[in-house]
Amino acid sequence: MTAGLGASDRSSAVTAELVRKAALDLFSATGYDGTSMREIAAAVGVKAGSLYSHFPSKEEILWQLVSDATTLLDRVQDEAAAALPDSADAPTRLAVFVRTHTSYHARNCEQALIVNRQIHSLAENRHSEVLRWRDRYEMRLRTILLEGVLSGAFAIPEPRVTSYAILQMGMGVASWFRPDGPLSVTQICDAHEAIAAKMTSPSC
Amino acid sequence: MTAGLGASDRSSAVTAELVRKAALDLFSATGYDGTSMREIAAAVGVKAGSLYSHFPSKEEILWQLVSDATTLLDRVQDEAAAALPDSADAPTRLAVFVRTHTSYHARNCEQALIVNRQIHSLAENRHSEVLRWRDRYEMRLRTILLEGVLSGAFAIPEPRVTSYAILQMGMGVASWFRPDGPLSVTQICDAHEAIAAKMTSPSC
DNA sequence: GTCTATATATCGATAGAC
DNA sequence: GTCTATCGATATATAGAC
Repeated sequence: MTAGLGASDRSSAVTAELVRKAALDLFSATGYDGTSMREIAAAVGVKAGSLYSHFPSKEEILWQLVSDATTLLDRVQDEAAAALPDSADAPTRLAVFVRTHTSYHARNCEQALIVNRQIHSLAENRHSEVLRWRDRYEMRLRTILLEGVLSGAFAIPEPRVTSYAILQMGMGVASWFRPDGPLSVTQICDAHEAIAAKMTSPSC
Repeated sequence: MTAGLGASDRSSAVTAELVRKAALDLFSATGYDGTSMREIAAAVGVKAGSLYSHFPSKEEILWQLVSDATTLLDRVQDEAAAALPDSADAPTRLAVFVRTHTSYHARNCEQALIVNRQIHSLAENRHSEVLRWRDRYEMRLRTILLEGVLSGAFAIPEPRVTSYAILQMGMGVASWFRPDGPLSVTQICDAHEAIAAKMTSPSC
């Protein structure tokens, strides 16, 4: 165990992680194009040139952040879905999806804001890869909705529009949620679960 | 009446409007910081320096776009509300608000995207002015919701969260709507009106 | 009002000493 | 791996001729 490390002797992996964290804050607050390598370096406590010992380019930092974000969101949804019994009905699957979706966006605001607003700064192949990921993610939800319509558990005006509305509801949390605000993550998840249930209910 | 004007002899007002239109396209597609004055000028057919005959700074162009957007959205909501009888109940007021909100975001995608994503590039006083406008706009909707709760017409899990969900649903349209897509503006407004009614219905 | 030319600053990225 | 120094490109904005 090494103790008493100063800022001047960190391992490379630690510094790279500090760079990602600083870029996460800056990109989400002022945008990719609005953030300079010098600002990221200053937040970490090094000079701009030193960043290139850890990342080959500014875009690579953004890409790692976006890549981490989509991987994490996929993973938490996979785990939440895997915890359900195969016999779970559509309303239960919807409730779990919505809670997981909203919880992610409340607990990872910066990550989410970057994926939602900064991907146009990626190279075209990476940009379109994120768009394809987003389509696949939306299809997860739409599949649950269509399954519920077939079983008679849901009545939905327009499945695609309803799917987008539910996703937007959760994504929007990343724009206004404050950990020290009046609503806890659990309270927001409760509310979103209830709202999604009403949106899909056949009895109104 | 002047006829046959070429690109080289336009009135100042016309050129300024072309600059605003070009900036609207570019800022919404690649962001304020990701757009240069040279790109705006090239889209209009002039050199970068000429833009300063019409606008004192790049930020002033952004400000005029944001200012126009918030003014327009306030105006259409004012007009829609004024067309209702004083006796209109909460469900009717909600339906009209939602249709107007969603219709605006479908018909003015670029404007809406700029207000939602680029205001951090404004000077602090202008930035906070937009945030205050957004709070007032949200309060319009929340007032309708609370009115419906009091009259018994609505049953709402959490008024503030429901208000945000409805606003986000409409704002999200600016991100995915395509005029040549499968859904018309009217179809989306119909769906959103129905979804908002379900979200607030006391019978589920 | 638009042009060319330029002032001034900052950008991402690199080279070489330590 | 971090530093200083710098390259080359580009940014916003301005000055003066036409």
